Amino acid sequence: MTKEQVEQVRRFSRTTAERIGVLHEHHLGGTRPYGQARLLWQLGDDGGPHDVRTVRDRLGLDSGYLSRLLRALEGDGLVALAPHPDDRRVRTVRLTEAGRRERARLDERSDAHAAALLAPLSPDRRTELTDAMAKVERLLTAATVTLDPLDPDHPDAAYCLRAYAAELAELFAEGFDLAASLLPDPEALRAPRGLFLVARLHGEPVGCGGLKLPPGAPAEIKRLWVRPSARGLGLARRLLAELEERAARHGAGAVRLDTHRALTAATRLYRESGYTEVPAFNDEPYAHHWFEKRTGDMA
Amino acid sequence: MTKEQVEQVRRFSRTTAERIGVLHEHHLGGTRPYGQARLLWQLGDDGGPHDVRTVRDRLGLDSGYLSRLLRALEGDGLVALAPHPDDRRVRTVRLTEAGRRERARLDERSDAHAAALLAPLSPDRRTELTDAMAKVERLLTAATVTLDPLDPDHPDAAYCLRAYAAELAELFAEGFDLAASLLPDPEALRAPRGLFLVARLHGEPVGCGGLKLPPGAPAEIKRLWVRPSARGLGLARRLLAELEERAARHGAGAVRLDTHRALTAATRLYRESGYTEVPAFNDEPYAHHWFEKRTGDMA
DNA sequence: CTCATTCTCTGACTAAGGTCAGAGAATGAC
DNA sequence: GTCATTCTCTGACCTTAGTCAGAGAATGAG
Repeated sequence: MTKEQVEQVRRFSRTTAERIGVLHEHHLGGTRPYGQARLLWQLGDDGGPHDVRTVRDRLGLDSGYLSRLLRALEGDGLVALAPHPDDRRVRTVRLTEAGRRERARLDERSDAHAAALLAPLSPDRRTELTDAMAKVERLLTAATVTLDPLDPDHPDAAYCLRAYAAELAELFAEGFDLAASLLPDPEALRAPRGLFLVARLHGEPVGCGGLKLPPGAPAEIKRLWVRPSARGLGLARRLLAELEERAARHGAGAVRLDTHRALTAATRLYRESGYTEVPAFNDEPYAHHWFEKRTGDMA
Repeated sequence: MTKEQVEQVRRFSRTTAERIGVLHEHHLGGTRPYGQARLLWQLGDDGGPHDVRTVRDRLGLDSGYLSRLLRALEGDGLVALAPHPDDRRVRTVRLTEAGRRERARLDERSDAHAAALLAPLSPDRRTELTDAMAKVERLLTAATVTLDPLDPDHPDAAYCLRAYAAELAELFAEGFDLAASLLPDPEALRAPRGLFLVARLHGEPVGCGGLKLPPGAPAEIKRLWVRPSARGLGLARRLLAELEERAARHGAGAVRLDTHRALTAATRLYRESGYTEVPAFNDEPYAHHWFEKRTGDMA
């Protein structure tokens, strides 16, 4: 990363903080303090009542602080509190009619501010700006995704594996059965015999990739998957690169993988990433192509 | 402007506030409160001592508040205060050696945060992101520019006119003398006979454009200029459009202007904006092309 | 029934950012 | 020299955001 790039990010931060950050903290709040506005926002996301506990977790607030925020909103008649029907320790909260109106007002304010930002620009420039914003947003989101090695039994890992299997079952003409696929046991993707990476965005799993590390043999990538909603962020490439790097660090001289002919995007990714097609090195029933890349060839 | 564009701006605000706004307020501050950090930043921009009054204006702070901030920094040995040599009511402030070190520390922190933001991305994506950021920044800056009608004698207007003349003098092989140019007197660009628009960014003049409004005749655009540092923001187009609109509102059926052959970018702008070349309609000594646009043809 | 736990609420407290009304010193116009 | 003005500083005050240590009610395990 160059010094110019770091400088650009900082300049960008300054400019946008001035024009947008301020918007968020003060003007969105408008007449209402930011904490209250944020809460109002969170509560309005759907109609139904919310457990106070859940709201607290989601916004990461102190229980005393949330309690006071709720009381302020209740005092203004914007929310109604009621004990949870099944557990009377828990309280539930929902927006009143006035609360929904207030939320709509905040919404309009936000829209107006966004519109005022665009207003001085010509239609062409507006399109240019919103396109560039979309790009920045997409790439910032991509940069927010974390990759962590997890146990394959971890709920987030298990979620990915189930989603992976479900998607392949849909995609393959012959269906897909995780149990029939060549992966002797989950042990193979767990230290010390391998590892399993999970990509998460705001704590939500959005992708995964497994690595088998047989001693004295090429490493093998399995179960590489990215959730459809998170595609286009370069996540598959990042997972692949991270797995390759870990394989190399583990001393593997090459990385291998196999893939199904229906997965054209994946096949393209492997070729673009420097993999070359090799003869079948296993009996995977769902594979049509086998690839290999020497760890020395890595970018 | 479409609903989708407004939505995009708002989504963008949310994402960047999360990733960058927070960065700015809390992490940039680090151990130091935001107000102090901001002040430290401002003071470090150049070596010399600053008048407290100037700093206050530039940061838009209350005098009591700034006084306290300064005292806090002074207490930590980061700034030194001294009375102004010419006016002992005014105090000047400069960073001490320790202050410069502290500022460098904040700087590093900021750099590190920016770098951490880019780190998870591949080099290609990094370039994509910083390019998109540059574009957003440029367009947000453009959207921040205000256009105000000012008296031609207003300091900001006078600055623009001087800069305009100086630039043309440099550009034209034959030189340029504002007095020799066809513009009988400044009255012509002042209500009710005309008007003079000044474009300002953060209060600094960055461009201008004059309009003559002779009764019962086409309006005439004069002195259209954009400061070199502010070019590429679409400012000339905006000034032009605003002048045309004011001409139309004033009842002019057409807008005319003349230009020098050395000003190729301007000539291109006029053609692209729907102006057609017409025979000379005046004796402007510095003109080689004459243009006209009917107000009915405006976009 | 007992007891540890869970959930909410209250009171006490802190830090930061900020506003407002003067006080006091210096200055400039006359 | 007088007097209005300018500039800084001080004290009093306010709001927001947030933390922390319990108290008190309800719940679930034993």
